[in-house]
Amino acid sequence: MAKTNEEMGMEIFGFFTEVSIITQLSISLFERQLPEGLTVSQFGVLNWFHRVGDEATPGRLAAAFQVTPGAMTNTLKRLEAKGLIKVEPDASSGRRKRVTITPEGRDMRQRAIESAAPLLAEFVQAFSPGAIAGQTRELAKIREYLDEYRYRES
Amino acid sequence: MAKTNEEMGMEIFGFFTEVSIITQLSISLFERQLPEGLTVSQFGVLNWFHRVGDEATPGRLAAAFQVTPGAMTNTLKRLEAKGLIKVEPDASSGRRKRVTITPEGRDMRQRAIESAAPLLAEFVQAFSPGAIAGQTRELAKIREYLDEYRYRES
DNA sequence: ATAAAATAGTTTAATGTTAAAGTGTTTGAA
DNA sequence: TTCAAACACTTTAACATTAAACTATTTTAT
Repeated sequence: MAKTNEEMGMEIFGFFTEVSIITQLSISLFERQLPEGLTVSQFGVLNWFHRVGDEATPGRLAAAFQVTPGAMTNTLKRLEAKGLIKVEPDASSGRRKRVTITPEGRDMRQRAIESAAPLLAEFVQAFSPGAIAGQTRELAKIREYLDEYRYRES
Repeated sequence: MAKTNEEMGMEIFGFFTEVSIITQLSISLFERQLPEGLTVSQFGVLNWFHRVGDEATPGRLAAAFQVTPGAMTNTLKRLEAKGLIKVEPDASSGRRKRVTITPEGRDMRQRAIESAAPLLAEFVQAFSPGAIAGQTRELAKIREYLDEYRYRES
């Protein structure tokens, strides 16, 4: 029973539909657990400092999270307003800025991790970390494909 | 080598990060192919009429796409402004509305499918439909879990 | 040395979304 | 029968995001 192009298209569309609903639901669930109106984007930046290093530029962060520079400007402003990061001119270059996390930012990241822990604990009980890791690898291939496609456009 | 809770948490976070980046990239790629500034949400509604039936209510569509009624009101307004659907009062109930697709809407859906075909064709060449179908089933489980979790909240 | 191009970041206008408040209609319990 | 609750939808305010225009700096080519 060969599938028509249209049937295949609809299957692919179904895949992306699942992906986007999961995005929506997970962001909403996760943010409900986070303290003080922290958003996922904001948490992501704080967490980046934990995973990667003590210092960044807005551009590096924007690239890391695949968002536009404008979106990162917005996220950084809100984090700075909450005193969770510091944004300063870069001494070595007038067009760059230097972004660092504050002690309050580290605390907040820690509290965020702790707040989300019960949610994650329930999740890993329902879905084994191994299975999720496997899924993540498959998804990463698709993400890489889409990312390349993006730059291969007219 | 046992994983700490934090390590597991970061793996899960990585999964959702992939999911949300794929959402972002796929929406952006797909919309670039669609004619006349049609958005994915708008296409989704037109496609619903093709897949499911000739008539809907705003509430049914909102439930089908897991968006708030307000979001659906917005999408339907834009579709109506483009003449792709018709929204009328429901004769049988003063609080419901009756949404139907117009011939122009059907045409647009067809053109959208055709416009996206090359993108999909390349995609199925890179990732087999069978593999994608398998992924979709796994993702559907996760989506269902998150969806239930949502209603199980304080 | 200078001017053009590239780079880093910000701002603005638009969009799609949510939560919450608001409007009008129908249902159902007293 | 009536009136409170539930329901269907819309509106509003807020927010994260994008694309595109903009400002300012640095690099590069001539």
